[in-house]
Order: sequence, then structure tokens, then C-alpha cells
Amino acid sequence: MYIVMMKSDDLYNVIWMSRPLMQAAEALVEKGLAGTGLTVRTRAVLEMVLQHGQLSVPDIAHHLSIKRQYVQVMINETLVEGLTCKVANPRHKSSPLIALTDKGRSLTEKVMAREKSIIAGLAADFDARDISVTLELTSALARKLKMLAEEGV
Amino acid sequence: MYIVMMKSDDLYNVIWMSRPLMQAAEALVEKGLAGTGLTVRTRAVLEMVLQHGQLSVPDIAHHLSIKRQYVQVMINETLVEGLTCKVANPRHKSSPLIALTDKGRSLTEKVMAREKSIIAGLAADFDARDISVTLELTSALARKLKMLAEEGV
DNA sequence: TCTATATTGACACTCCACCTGTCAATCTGA
DNA sequence: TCAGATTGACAGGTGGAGTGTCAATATAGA
Repeated sequence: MYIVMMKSDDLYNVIWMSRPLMQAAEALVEKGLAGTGLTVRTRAVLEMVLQHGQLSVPDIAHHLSIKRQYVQVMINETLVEGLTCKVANPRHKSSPLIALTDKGRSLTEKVMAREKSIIAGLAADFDARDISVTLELTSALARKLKMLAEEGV
Repeated sequence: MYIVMMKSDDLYNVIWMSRPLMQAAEALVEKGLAGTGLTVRTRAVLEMVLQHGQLSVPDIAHHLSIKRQYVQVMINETLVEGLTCKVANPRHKSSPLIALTDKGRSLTEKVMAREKSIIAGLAADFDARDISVTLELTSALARKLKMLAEEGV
């Protein structure tokens, strides 16, 4: 009984810890973006394109779980800035795929390399197994919460 | 070397998992708030007041790491709705403490009891030690990231 | 006790990250 | 071929913040 309560309370705190964790992470990322003209969200879009090579706007929206209209606006900005370019989409003539330009690729890689090195420094402070346990638990938790939120309660 | 890379990648994913986790959690909380007139943030303020008995507006802002002006607006709403009331502050005559009214207390307790029962259900799916490890790791991680973001990089 | 400094409440304004709705163009599949 | 879905583009809205400022009040130091 006592154990069950502690377990539940710990889980409650894990859940509410996600907000300060996210805020701190995004604040740090934002610092690294100073001078690049990117925001945390456009950076997320560029990272997605970097990982997948090329994607349509609706694909990106689906991956990031945000509306295509908003992604469209962000992508249009990166097109104007010459960070991305349109590539013919064999599956849909009027919906081009978005790819990184050389400029966009080098910027994204530079930004991410900086982040990865910071994270490598942080990782040294933790046990590999603990990190693995945390990743699995938070992933499973997010999945379960999402299901509860979407379906009935 | 291989291990170090995996560790770093896992930590990277733990960090970026915090956003979907938070979004799913807040979406679920929001569902439970339907019909109460509360938002996720006013609920957080009321929970804070419930935990501490009574707090000044700047105290609440400090606990939640948001600006006092914004907390003030939320508190003013809860005052209008009769969920909170002003109590004389012995330490500062023109800055009253905020306390829950009976109505506010019962509403907050009702909302939180529902959340706690959902979480108790989820906790059953996880190992107590894993939850504990996750809480400690995410707390420490948030602290480190916050320090890095605030101080120099 | 007086005064400089800090704290607070209140208000106005701005910004960002989204969402919703709509339209015309285009595409796809039965 | 044509109805229904997908897409890009645009307009407008919302909520959760942050910033700046002002006047009122408090507090602490000389």
C-alpha cells in the first residue's frame, strides 16, 4: 500500500517534470540558434528533412503532429531564405517534396553537431542503463497518455 | 565508443520525448477539466495553492517559473469565479495571500483525485524502481539543462 | 523619522506557436 | 470521367506567455 502510493507519486512527478525539462531543453537549443534566424520549430522541421532526405509538407506535419498549414508557413520561410528547395514529387505533381539546399544542410548539421556535443557532455554524468530505462519508460508513458487522451477516458 | 554513442543518442531521445510526453499529459488533464471552466495553467496555480495553503501572487509565479503579471491575471479570474479569496498577508499589507475557498478547494481536490486515479492505473504497468530511476534522471537532466541555458554555454 | 529603494497590482502591448476555416487547383481512384 | 480527397495559399483567431510602465505601498537604512 505504502509502496503503491510512492510509485504513483513518483510517476506523477515524472509527468510534471516533462514541462520544465522541455522548456530547459528548448531554451538551450534556442541559445544555439542565435544569429541563424531559425526558431526551435523551424529547426525541428529542418532536422526532419535532414533525416529523411526529402518530405512533402503534409509528411512533415504528420511526423511532428502539427497542422500542415503551420508547417507550410515555416517551410515557405525556409524556401525564401534558401535553406530548402522544392524537388519534383513523383507521387504528386502539384505537391513538391522539400529538400535541404547545401546552405540549409550545412546550417542544420552545424546546429545539430553543437547540440550533440553538449548532450555527449551531459551523458557522461549518467549511467547508460539508467538512460535506457528512462527512454523506454517515458516513451511508453507518452504513448499510454496519448491513447487515454484521444480515446475515451 | 559504440556504447558512448548509443548512450548519447538515447539521452537525445529522452530530451525530445519530453515534448510529446508533456503534450499528451496536458491534453489528458485538459479533458478532465471540461466543464470546470479551468485551464491547465489555472489548475496548476490552484494545485500550488492547495499544496501550500496560501501564497502571494509573486510566490506562485516563482514556484511555476512564470512571470507574476501572468499569474496575476489567472488569479484575478479565479477570484472572480469565487475559487480563491484574499487573506491578509502579515508580511506585506498591500499584497494579500491567495487561499482556496471551499468551492475552489473541492473543485481542485475533485480534479486532482481523478488524475491521481488515472496515474495509479498507469503506475501498475511499470516497475517502481524504473519509475524512481526515471524521476531522478529527468530531474537531474532538467536541472543541468537549465543551468546551461541560463549561464554561459 | 525620513527617505531611497524594492515590491506589488494593474494595465497595455507584443510575440510565438499553434488552430480553424475556406478556396481554388490538382490529383486519384472507382 | 467525374466525385471525392489532397494540397497550397491565405485570412483570421486563440492561448500562453513575455516586456514595459505606472502608481501605490512597503521596507530598510541613515
